[in-house]
Amino acid sequence: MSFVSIKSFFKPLAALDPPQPSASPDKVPVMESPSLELGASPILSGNVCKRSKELSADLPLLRGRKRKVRARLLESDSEEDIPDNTTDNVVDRKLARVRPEHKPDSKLLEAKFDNFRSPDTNKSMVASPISASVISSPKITPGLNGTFDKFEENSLKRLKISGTTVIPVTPTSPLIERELMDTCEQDIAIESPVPKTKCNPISKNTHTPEAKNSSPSISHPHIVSKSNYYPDQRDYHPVDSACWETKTPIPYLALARTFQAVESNSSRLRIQSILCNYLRSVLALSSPQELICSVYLTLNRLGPAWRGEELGVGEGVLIRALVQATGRSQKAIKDELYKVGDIGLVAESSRCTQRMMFKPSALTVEAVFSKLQEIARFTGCSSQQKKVEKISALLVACRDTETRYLIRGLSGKLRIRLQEQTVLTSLAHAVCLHEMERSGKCAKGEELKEKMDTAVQTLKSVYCELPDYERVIPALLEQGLEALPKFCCLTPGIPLKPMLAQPTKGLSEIFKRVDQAAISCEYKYDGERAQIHVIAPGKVRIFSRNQEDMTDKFPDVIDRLPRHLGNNVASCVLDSEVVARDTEKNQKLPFQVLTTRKRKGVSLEEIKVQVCVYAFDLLYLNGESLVHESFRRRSKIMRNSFKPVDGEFVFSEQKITSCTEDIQAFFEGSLKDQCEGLMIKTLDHNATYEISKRSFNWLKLKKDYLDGTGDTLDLVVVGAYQGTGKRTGNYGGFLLACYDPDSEEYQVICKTGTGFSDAQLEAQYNILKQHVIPIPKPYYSLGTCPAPDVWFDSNYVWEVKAADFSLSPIYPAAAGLADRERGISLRFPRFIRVREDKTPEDATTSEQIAHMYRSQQSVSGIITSTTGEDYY
DNA sequence: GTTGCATAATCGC
DNA sequence: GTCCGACCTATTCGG
DNA sequence: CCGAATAGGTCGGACGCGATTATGCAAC
Repeated sequence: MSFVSIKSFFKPLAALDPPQPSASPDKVPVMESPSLELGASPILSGNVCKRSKELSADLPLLRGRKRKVRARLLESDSEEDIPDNTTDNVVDRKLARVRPEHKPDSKLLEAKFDNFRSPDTNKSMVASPISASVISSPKITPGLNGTFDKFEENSLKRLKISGTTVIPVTPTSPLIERELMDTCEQDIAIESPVPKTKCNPISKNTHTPEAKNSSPSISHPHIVSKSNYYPDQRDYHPVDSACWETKTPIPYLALARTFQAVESNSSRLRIQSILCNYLRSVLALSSPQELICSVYLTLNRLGPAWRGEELGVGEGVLIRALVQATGRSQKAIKDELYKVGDIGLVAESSRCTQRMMFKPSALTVEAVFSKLQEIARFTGCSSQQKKVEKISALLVACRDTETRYLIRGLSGKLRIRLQEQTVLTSLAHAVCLHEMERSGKCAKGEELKEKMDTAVQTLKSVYCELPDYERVIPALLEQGLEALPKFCCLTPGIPLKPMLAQPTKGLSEIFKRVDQAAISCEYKYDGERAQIHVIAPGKVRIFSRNQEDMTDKFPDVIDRLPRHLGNNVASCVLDSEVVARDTEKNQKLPFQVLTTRKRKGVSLEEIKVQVCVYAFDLLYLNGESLVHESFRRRSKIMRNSFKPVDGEFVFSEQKITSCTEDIQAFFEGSLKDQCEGLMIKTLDHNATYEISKRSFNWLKLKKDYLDGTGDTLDLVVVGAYQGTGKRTGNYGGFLLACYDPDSEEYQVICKTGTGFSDAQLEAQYNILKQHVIPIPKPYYSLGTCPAPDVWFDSNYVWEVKAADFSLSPIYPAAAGLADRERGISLRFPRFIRVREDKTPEDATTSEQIAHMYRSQQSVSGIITSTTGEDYY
């Protein structure tokens, strides 16, 4: 067993980096050797790396079975005897029981699995410049890996047998993936009856080459078009294909493998089907609780938002945990993070060297989820250290991809293109198929598609009204899909998903979109969304746009709410906007004032910032859900059921018209009244509050959306931040400055990270990297903004658009001009274009910015104090 | 042991 | 919050 | 009439400012 230093370990990784013409070779940071404990496992043996190279060179020439055997031969010298293990036997038995005649050659299976780990330098992985499979040497930590290898073996045996071909169900490497794409039509194939009508749309792809090639022994007379693709009941067996047994805990590795398969696919339909297959196995083999855990882990959540559980874990904590678990230096980890742009991948590439007294047992889905909740529960003194310890222990227990997804989850983003909509679809599909399997009534073809589509619709609409998996999933399992809406529906006290609005560029676009339908225009207030639930008289809760419980933030609103309820209102759910308000001057205050309100432990007396509620929709009244009613009706009922009080609780300003001039005037009126613009809603057509049908059903019109209007600034690029995730290798954000001719300084005003296309981003990287300077120029005024990763000489001017100006505690731009201390920054800054015609000295000046800020305030005559303490 | 400050994490837009 | 890009679906266009 | 091109919608993931809150740390 040879020991290698981290240095030699990383060399091959550097070689694997996607070619970046811009990056100079010396950019690759040299990793310092960590103080590896004597006796700790070697990270990765040198010969594995070498073999990897050989493999990648050879593999493109080899195909199919031949390649697998070759790979197996190449790997063979590292084979070790796998100790007997019951799980292993179980899987063997399962395979034998299921299809004895097709029991695959075990050597071939292993070869297959070896291929799982084969690096592929020819095809860049979607989100991981460093192929994780290179890093995961099979036998790395002999002291720890016993049971884990069993998981791997089990995963390996999740093989699908179609005729004579053996295909891993879960593609985990690009190689396998590519091969799968060659054969995936077998996945896509669904046996269906001969189309009844000739114009049946599903007959479209009948003549794909794959269909022709498919073996006649596999009876797929009919290939359904990709758009009708659903997991094939025949190809995936929820029980037999799963890598765990019924009534045994789901190994976290099974979920991690699913994530990996999802990550390496780009097609939404395939992603859906991969997750669906996993969920089908969970449905068939495991408990409802494990299904809930799986869903939460997939969505990377701890529970429903209104419970307010937070991980309280960020990059800092994660890095410390990595240091502790791996023995690498903080600097080495940060350097790698800078280069790789994903802390999950960094963790995966860092082997844990921490020694454990006992072998950590295999991670299960439930265990991982409950550990996350434990981490969230640590509070108070030295809680961070406890979190670090806990994460570190988890890290030690992780194997290969488990590390990646666990750490990504802890960092807040799983980044596998899998979010609520996709999960709901997969869950609906899985339950639908599960129900059909249980009842023995297997629909096919069109009928199947229809059933699946209704299932998705049902689940999505139920979930939008009751976004709580802990209620929906048990009901789903007990009552079935069809009956679900009866048991899970809008319930006061539980926030529902809010209707959102799509930005529009002007009236012409609005008319085009609503297409003759009658519309209502309302002011768009600049405050905070508040979903007010009156559960029973005197029992009120308020939720935010993201279903967070904001009840404690608005005791004043709750206190006076009874006065606004109509006599016959016993319970209701109101949709509204809370806006800060100057009670003396009787006018609205900017959003920035609203945010200064305390969030927790607010008592009525100490409230400094008063608010007014602008109600605009009613979703529930006295036991009846109104979400299926038209907006016209909802709005009318609302306006009849509440008693507005000026400055405390009013209805949103509304105008029902389709006249361009009227709308124009109304829009301008909204701006004069310190609103952001207009909300446009259809009154009758598509006018229900059904988020599942379309969550962006309303339209919004703001000044800054309009081309050629809104505040535009020309700013100098003075620095940039390394991009993360899909921006890895480019700059992800830029630091911008305005010019102050008086002091001849460039004063930093904001960052910007949106508005450019991928191509522009790359182009700017290539241009700007030539202007990097080691330290900022002395005439850059920086305030306390976060230091960029690179500084630039002041050469380029960009046009940037913003919605608003704000007084900034960290940016120095125009400091002293609008506020004695604070500078000015931009709200919602976005890149518009490069101003090649402008020199840095032509950039927008501090005085101009101060003027813009003042005119924004003076629209309403708001006078800002210069103390920075009070706003009014 | 308190207190004040800096930093990180969340969440509003 | 803004914005972009990939993917899907439905519709239109052109041979 | 059918396949190709196009348009529009959905979904996910980059990134913005600034507020509170919680925690860690150093000074008193």
